Amino acid sequence: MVINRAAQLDLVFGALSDPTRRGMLETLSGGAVNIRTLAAPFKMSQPAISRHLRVLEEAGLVRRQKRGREHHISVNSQAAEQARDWIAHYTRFWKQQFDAVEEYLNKQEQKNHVE
Amino acid sequence: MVINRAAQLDLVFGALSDPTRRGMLETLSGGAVNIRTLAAPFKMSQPAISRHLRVLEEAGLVRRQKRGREHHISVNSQAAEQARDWIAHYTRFWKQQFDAVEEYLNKQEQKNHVE
DNA sequence: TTAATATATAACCATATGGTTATCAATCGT
DNA sequence: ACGATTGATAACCATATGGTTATATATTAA
Repeated sequence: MVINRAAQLDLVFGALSDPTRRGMLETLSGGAVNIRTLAAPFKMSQPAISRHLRVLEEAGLVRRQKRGREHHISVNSQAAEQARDWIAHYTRFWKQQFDAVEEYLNKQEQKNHVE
Repeated sequence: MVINRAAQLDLVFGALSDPTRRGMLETLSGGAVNIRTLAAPFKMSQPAISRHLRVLEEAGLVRRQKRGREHHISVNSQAAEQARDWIAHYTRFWKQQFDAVEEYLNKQEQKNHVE
């Protein structure tokens, strides 16, 4: 492993920020497929698909096995779990903060009504 | 609400793909702060900070209250939860697929040893 | 062996992103 | 009233991103 944890998160979140790539991952929920199957739902050139796939691969979200002339793509859940865990970790604190601010704002609201 | 769920996820994941912005969100775990406090850990110009903040805001990850000349920034946990839930939903399936592929590969490995 | 298929790469283009410096606007403290 | 402080905006630059078409490579099928 060359790149650090933060850089890995950059790649994973970056990969997830595109709807085509999220669509591909959704397709992969059903199991490993070849690339032309992955490409089917999108009206976009084959090279474009190829590059989206590379982004997913570089983020560690999928892996590829060449099987003859076809490439079988499968999902690597670990990279996604890392991203999920980053969010989940902070969500605990954020939710507290969020609720505190909500409460504060509600109080302000009430004050305004009284004034 | 104008933009759809997918576009919202684009923005949220995109916002999370930058280490400066993730750093800001980490700071916000401790509670609402003004912008210069958020900026402090980063050696980067004030306009750069201002724009990172706008990205977080447009993704719905933070909200802003002007309090005199200072802007108080607080986290909005809901946007992040949506992203976490998207990952979590698919992670269930991905993990299954991942484990299935692992098992398959291990079997192949054994076969190769026997041959 | 030759044509078709599956996929990658190269070259290009337009737009987005992330940074800078310079400047503006609003508010606060004296 | 005025200078300092907080923050946004404008203009600019370099690089990244997401798409295209054309072409190359490897494998399979006829």
